[in-house]
Amino acid sequence: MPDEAFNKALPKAYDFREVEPHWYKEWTEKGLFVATFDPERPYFSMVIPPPNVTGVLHIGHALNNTLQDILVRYKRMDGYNTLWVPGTDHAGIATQIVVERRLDAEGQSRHDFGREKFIEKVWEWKASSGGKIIEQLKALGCSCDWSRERFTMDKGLSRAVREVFVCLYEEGLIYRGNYIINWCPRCRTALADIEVEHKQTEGRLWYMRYPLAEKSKEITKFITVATTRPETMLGDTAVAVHPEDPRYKDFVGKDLMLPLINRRIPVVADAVVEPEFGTGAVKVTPAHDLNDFEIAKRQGLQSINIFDENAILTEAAGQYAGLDRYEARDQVIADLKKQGLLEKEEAYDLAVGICYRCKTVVEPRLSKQWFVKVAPLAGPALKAVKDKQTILVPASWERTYDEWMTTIRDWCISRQIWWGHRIPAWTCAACGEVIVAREEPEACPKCGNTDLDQESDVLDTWFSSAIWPFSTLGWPDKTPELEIFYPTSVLITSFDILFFWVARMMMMGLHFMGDVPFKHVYLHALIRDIEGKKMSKSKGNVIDPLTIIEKYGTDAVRFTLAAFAAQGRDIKLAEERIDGYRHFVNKIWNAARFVLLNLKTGEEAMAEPPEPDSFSDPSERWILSRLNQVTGNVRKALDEFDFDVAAKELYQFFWHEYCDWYLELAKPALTGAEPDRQDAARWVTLTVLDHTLRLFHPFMPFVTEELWHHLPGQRDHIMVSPFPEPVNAWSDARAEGIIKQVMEVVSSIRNARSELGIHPGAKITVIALPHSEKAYHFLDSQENAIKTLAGVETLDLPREGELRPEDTAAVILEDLEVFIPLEGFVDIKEELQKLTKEEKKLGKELAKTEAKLKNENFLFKAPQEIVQKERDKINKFQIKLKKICSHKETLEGILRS
RNA sequence: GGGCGGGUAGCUCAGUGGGAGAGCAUCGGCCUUACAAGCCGGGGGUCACAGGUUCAAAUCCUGUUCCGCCUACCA
Repeated sequence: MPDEAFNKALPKAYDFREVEPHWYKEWTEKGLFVATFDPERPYFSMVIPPPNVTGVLHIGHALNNTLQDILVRYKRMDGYNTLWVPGTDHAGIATQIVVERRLDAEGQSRHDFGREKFIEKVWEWKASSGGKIIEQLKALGCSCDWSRERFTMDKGLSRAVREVFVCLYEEGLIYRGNYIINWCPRCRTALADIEVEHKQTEGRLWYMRYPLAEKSKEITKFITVATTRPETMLGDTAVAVHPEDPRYKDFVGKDLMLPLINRRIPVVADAVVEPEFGTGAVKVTPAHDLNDFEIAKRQGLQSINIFDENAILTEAAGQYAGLDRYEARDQVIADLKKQGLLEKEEAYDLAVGICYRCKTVVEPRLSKQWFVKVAPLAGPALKAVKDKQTILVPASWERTYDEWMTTIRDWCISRQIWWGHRIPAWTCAACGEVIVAREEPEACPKCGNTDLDQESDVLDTWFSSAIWPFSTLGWPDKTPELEIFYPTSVLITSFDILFFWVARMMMMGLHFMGDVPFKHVYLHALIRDIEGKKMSKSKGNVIDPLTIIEKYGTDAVRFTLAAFAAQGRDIKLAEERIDGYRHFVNKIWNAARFVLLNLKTGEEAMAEPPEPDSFSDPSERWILSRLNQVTGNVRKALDEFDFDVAAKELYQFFWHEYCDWYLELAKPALTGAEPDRQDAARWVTLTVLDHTLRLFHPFMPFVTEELWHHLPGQRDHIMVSPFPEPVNAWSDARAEGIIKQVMEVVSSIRNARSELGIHPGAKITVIALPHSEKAYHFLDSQENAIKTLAGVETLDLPREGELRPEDTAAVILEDLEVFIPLEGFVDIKEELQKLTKEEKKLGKELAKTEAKLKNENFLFKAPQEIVQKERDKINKFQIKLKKICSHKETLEGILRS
């Protein structure tokens, strides 16, 4: 009898809004996310890729953190000491921009406050509106150990940053120097190479004439150079040509007169010049082009800086001082034209560098910056991946990693902004000595002067991120956390920060901890919109995870993301897909509701699992056998980071095997009058539900936790219950074979019914004709199952040869036939057509198979089992064909009569 | 310029040497007492194109083409 209490306890439709908020609170309050330190158990640890404090959760975060949470929940259930460290990144430039914009809205700028006051403002902002994203991660269900939440600028981490900086400096791996760096005139700071994005732009190539300083009779009077940035000519200090270029041989060593500025500049020979490009002569602007800077170093040329920090022309640009770089460009062109020195201009596409934060066109600029010498760090990091100490998943990234690590240039780590870790270097005002120290020095160690200026630059945000895996665990102290949880087990991140972050963590981890920071790096795809475009606010194609969570529920969103997370491919996310999985969550809910409805009131025990042998019904042995396989498959998939495979396996099993077949098969037993059969069915329905809920939990934490507490018996939380192990004793190939055949028979009868137009509710009589003893036993024993599922009232089972029923439609299977009486309402001609169509199809396949078997090469070279398989096919086809023919004859007979 | 990934059903994608698959969409039939957010059934594909290897190719190789991404100091 259905239990009314349960019926009331579980509403007919799942309402995630009711269920989700409750459980997260309870998990947190009970401290279930807090790391365990049991020395007996293996460990599993991860550090979160720290989102920006300014950030709001976007769909990429949702994917990233869902995958992390799936893993950590799986491992936690599986008995590991687990630690998932959460935190946020101070995101130097990004955060400073946010706060500056707010000030700007009030008509103020950071300079109105000064450095200290401004930084205070940022901290205030962080306290009031930063870290929103942490709350959003909680809504997503992330089971981070929140008691260990860190921030890249908190006290401990700042100390670690300083320690790392000082050590590297003392080892000579950090240096200061004058180099061409990428300068963002809007952010007014240097950028690292990878912080510059390249955008294909329609530009122009201008050809300008530089006359010879001393006119000579033998040679032409000028050299033409081509450039995409004519304004930089104001800072030219030479023109370079290829040493072998016959056109310019006579010019080398002579001086040209730089137009507009009237400065004498030499013509130099340098091998980097491509004679084929442009005119084969290149203007050299050492202060504003890396290539030119290198030439200048080789040729001993001077550098003239013509831009200030806002990309406004300086005094060095003479009459052009005070102009913006683009105004200057127009002016220079106009003036050259006037003097007849602009030979021509042509359209030219080029890739311009833009700031990855604010998209302003960057200006290469010569300036004094701090650098990390990367080569000595990159070597070990390269080797660690080659030696599989850290395994990249998917492995295809190894090549990219490799290439980047071998061509990497020194890392510019100083930024001319205020928000960040200030570089711990001081300069003595008296003697100029540079002091790098952990603590602020009181006096110059060289001359004793106390007038010291601290370096005003701060460190690149990625500098502190690079040490995140160990700084968050307490380094430089020797903590139990470091002892137990380093190296971390896996890092899950998006591939677009492989270089920004992962590679640098590898270098720093190896250098300071002497070990890799993580054993596995799983690089997941980027989520794109349905057209494959990157999601961005300006394009208006973003899917906001918070909105869809609101709409479909967290579990549905999480499951969707997991099901999409196939390795090595971008994810094109369409919202409709989430709706499908929302239905699935409801399906689970209702299956559970059904199981509970059929349990005895209250006391139904999960006591001792009976041996599968003791079940009389193959359907029960089958579903347990399948559960055993599925459990193994899910574990394997998760161990290999195949989240999509795990999700799909579970989906298929739960819906299309457990719900569609097993629960339907169990209905007669559950509602029947045989107590033993009823108990067995109850036990199996409940056991499979119990196991699958636990298998589902990492993907769908909320609905599983809720249902778990409705199951009978004393239950702790599902999130700390054991993750199911395969039960090999349940494996039962015979039962699987039987049920497979039941499915075949039932499907064919259903198919025939549908095509014959027999009303689904109509209970019909069918005649089943076995062609073997085995088939007879099968039909005899599975009569009830077939009747239940195919809507059959009476199943007549004659012995072979006893009967050849007339006036019937036939379902022809391998060693049995099922006849459905036509009873006048079926078009025999249509039935004949159907049979003819099937006959044709079979005939084709038969011919194909026969041809194969006539091919001696095939017989000789193909493996035995493949050949045998083909032979079996022939048999099968021939029997079926024969039966189809005979049935056609019968029908034709009826037509004639 | 270099590198990587992809082109399979209307859409989104699995499948990586032996009889073309899933979800969604679509069409037809069902309110069968867990679920209409459901159930049952059907239709739909020269696996981008062209060569090659093989007894056998969606799968391996070569070329072509289209799409996407990353990378780059031809001014």
